[in-house]
Amino acid sequence: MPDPASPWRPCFITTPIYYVNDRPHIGHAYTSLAADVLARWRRLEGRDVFFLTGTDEHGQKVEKAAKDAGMDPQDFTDQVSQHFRDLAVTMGFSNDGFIRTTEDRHKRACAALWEKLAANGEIYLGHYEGWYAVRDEAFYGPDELTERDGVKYAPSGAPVEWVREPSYFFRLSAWADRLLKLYEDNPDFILPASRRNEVIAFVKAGLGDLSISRTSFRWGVPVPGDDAHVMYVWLDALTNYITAAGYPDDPAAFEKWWPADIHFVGKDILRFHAIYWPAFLMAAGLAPPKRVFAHGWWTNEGQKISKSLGNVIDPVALVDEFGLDPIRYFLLREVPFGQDGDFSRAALIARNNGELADTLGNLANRTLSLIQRNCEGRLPPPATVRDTDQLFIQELKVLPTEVRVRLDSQEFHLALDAIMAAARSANGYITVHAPWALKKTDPARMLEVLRHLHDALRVFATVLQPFMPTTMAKLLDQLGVPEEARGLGALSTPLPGGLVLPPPAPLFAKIEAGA
RNA sequence: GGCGGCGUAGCUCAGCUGGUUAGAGCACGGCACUCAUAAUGCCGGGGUCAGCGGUUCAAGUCCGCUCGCCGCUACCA
Repeated sequence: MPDPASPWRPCFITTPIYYVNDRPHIGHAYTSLAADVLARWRRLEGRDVFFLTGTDEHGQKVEKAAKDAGMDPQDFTDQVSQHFRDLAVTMGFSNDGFIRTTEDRHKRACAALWEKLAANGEIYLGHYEGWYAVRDEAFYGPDELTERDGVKYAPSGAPVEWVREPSYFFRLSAWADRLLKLYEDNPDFILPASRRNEVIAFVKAGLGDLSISRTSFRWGVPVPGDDAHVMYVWLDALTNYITAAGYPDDPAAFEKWWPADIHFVGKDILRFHAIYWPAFLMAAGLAPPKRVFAHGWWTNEGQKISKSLGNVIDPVALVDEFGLDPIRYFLLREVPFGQDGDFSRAALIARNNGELADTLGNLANRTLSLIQRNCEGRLPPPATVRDTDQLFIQELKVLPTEVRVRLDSQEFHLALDAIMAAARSANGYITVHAPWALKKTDPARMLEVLRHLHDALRVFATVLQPFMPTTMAKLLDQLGVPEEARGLGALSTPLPGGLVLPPPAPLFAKIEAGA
């Protein structure tokens, strides 16, 4: 059993499972990217990480889409879920698992959870009723309807009728107080704090019971003991997290990974993760996750993104045009994580050119070129810290801690901000100490200055690995840092002097404006 | 309608429990440097801290109101 206090305890990080009816877009890439960076950081810390993503493959829409395509639903989902596995490869995600809700293990987990809830008296059979549009095969809330000539219409224009079908319900209404206590006892359970307040307000307003089954379609997990029903969306979808953790087949794995350390979600599905999910779990006698983080949405050049506007951002196209690491950097750098943000070419180019190429890339290039030319390409030995080095060295020393603190609270933008600030300091340091001038006046001091700069670059490259794995691997290669010395713990062990360094090459290309 | 948040330099934003000349990045101007991806560094201009009125020895920083944004939520037939 893992010691919950140990800094080396296992760490379970998840993305939502993505609905296969959708094509992967920037939103999917963004959520998973955040999870990926945190997962990679935890591995750098030495933690045992389980980073999970996957696809949600049940429901009426999928059933219908498969039918329209003339395909068996399973064949259909096999095909479309592949898009999301492809996205993970394109974006360089390091997920350890990919779960699909159509897998047998997941159906077993859903059934087990259901039975547990039923045994605990948390489920009862009732009726689900509402305004239903046959044409859309969907229910609508009363506020969405318009009425003409005594007939009510859905926003789609389809006429609706009052439909009543049997449905199982989860006694969510009984959990409001315990949910509020959960939020109170765990102030960081829902982040960012503004979202937490919204959820609390919602729960305080009162919760109704939750319909958790349907008889109107078949493409779902059958309800144990009542084949007329399949489980309805959230009970099926949310359960994926414990399925992947080993519930119920592998108690040892489940013990190891559950509760999840963090669920990354978009703000649109926060309510389900912060209210339904912990309620389901507590009702089944299982621990709720430790944290749910809801991030914001992107606009495109100031415009709301929508399919009808045709301005959906395709992450694959972005990576093709600008390269993977600049995109990864930009997405987490440009906008405070948790808030909405705008994606614009101008902003992307400014970040890439100003920060990656000019500040960081050029710093590496000038430093390594100086070592290459003036030290016969060999790393100077660990250097004495002079009075005039103190400030700079101190900033470097605290940087990994600063980054850790920021990442512990998912403030990716502030982590990157701290790193860029240090890189700017390094540029100041090199200019002030002018090793190119010391070459003639004080060669020994030149070696010290260059060594301090090399140490700085090593810190930057190490802590930036989760954000830009490919490029930082290149930088670490250029710095001569061996594979096994690239973790955070290795930073306390100086590289030996005399190490032969390969000739430097630019890390980041500038992006031409215009285009 | 209710609850919550926001409105600070041209732009994007920091400014914890109120306390010396309000900060950063970008943009702009000048200077320096030349190791480097025509990169870098330094200095500088620029803000009635949305408005009005209060509390206080002292308020972007607290209170009230007004205007303008945004989020969540509820809907008034």
